[in-house]
Amino acid sequence: MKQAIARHGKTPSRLQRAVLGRIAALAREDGLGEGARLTEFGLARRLAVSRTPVRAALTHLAARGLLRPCAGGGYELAAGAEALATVAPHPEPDGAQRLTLAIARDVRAGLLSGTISEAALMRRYRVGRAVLATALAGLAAAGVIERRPGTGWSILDPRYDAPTRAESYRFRLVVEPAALLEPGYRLDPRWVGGMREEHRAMLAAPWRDELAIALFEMNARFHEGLVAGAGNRFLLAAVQQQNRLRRFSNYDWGYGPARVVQSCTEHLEILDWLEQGEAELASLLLRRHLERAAALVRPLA
Amino acid sequence: MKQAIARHGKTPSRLQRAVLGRIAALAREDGLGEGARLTEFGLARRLAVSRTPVRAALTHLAARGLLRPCAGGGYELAAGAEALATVAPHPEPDGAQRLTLAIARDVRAGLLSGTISEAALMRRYRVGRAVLATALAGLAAAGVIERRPGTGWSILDPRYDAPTRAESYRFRLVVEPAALLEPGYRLDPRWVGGMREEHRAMLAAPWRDELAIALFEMNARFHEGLVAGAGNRFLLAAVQQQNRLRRFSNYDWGYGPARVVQSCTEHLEILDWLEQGEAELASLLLRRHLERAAALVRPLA
DNA sequence: GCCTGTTTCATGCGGCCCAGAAATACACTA
DNA sequence: TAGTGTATTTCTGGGCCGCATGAAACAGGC
Repeated sequence: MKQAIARHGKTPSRLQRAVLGRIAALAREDGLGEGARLTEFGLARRLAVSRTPVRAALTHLAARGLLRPCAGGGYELAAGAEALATVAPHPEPDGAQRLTLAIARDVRAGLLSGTISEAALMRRYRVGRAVLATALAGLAAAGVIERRPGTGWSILDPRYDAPTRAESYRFRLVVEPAALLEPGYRLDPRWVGGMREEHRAMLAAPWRDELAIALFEMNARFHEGLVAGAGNRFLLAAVQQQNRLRRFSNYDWGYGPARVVQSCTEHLEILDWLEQGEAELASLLLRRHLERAAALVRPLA
Repeated sequence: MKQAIARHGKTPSRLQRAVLGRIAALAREDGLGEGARLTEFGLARRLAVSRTPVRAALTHLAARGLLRPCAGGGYELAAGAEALATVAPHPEPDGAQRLTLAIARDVRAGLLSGTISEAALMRRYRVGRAVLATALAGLAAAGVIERRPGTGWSILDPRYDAPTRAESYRFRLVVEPAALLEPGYRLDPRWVGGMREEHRAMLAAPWRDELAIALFEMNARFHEGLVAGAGNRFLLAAVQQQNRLRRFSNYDWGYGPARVVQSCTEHLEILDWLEQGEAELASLLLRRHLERAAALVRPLA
């Protein structure tokens, strides 16, 4: 076996991690129980990848004891499908994404300001040119930095963040409520069910600051899913872009538990009305929900 | 002089071309006439670049006879500012942009389909990896192609172009009329005047197919400028992105001169009402304008 | 101070190359 | 046919290097 696959203790490659997660998702969707058989070939076909990364993922799972070799080749589940989910609960962010967040954080903290060259950034963050380039492109699209003519980048003044925030909310006020009123709007009931579940869990859990990221991501998924119901890729892309943007600045929740309860309750209410076909009412509630969020003043950290 | 600057017959660098264009724009804005003096130092300061690219641009202009050396150093205009504009009327598209358009064209022509690897694209178009990467990123954002898990790219079926077009118009129907109603909406009167001028010129010119690109770009600028009045960068970015998208597929006008007249007339009408402060009426007219455009069926080429 | 001529240094772009990994082809089995 | 095991080919991400070019510093004139 010349090909190095999931060498002991080494972190699997990006694709291998993705396959890992998708296998777990597949097993849960299909409701596989202990003893169900998983084959390289079948998985490779369903996931539209070659057998190589699938095999790596399977040997990885086997090494962790979640699968056991099957008579006649292949593997079978050593436990229920839920056990698989523990392997890759959160797909780790990409190197470029991490760098993007790191730079955004430093800009907001005032550690970076004025102008800086790419070479200096490469030295500072110990990264290669490729990742730096994609990170800078993302930050430029987000308006955090700006390319200077000639050489280098200017770091835009984060003092102007408040207007940006206001514009973001005005934009979302235009797009999101309108999406609910599009002809042919329709939500997947399973998605609604899953969302309800998540919101109830969030409401039930006592608030801890560590939940901030999870809360943010749940919110992002809620708004994306809501707009996705319109079946319009541009509306959806607009919301996704807003979420990506907000991730740079807003990753921490600063409003305390009371606001969590109110936000979740409003979300659930919107879902209720949508399921009853009251799109106009839901759209209005969504508008109010966004207006309230826009009006919040962030307490000082 | 060790530094190679504007070597004879060689194409100047990207920055040098940009500086060239900005010098011409500056001369026109300042209303410089023959004999006006241009200095390296002053231009470098105003353009926020170093003297090196400025000098390259100046020697380039001098070589073309548009400038003549001035007593005591520096240069002076050999003719009016208008002559300078002939040098860089259209900033040539970037290599990545050219590649993007080329790939989009081939996809639409059916020359590319199925899946293809980056390496194959590099061979086919004779480009390096850097430009290819940015071009692919743009095409992916436009929904022309899609990254496959693992390696390679899938070329999305352009047969599905009609739904994409419909979604694009639905999106613009949401965003553009709403922009006119934003609080604080305000148009620059000079922009309005310039737009009127352009539209009148387009109406006056007898239709030729060669005007298609100019018409498209005028349309794009009109819609962008209209939305820019809202002072919201996200609304503006959304419209710009739509225009970029449409540039991939729609660069030819296929509806004949009658439609040109109608479209231009509607544009002018919208401007009229906006100048009279009738934002709601203008917004409604814009909505109708977009609906009519969406309903057009493109005649077979 | 404002400007040019010249030199020097840093930057960024592009190509080249390589190791690891994904895709693919082949042999073979149930 | 659906599948595994193995070998081979191809691809991609990342680092490295060289060169044209932009930035900056110095010298000197007005």
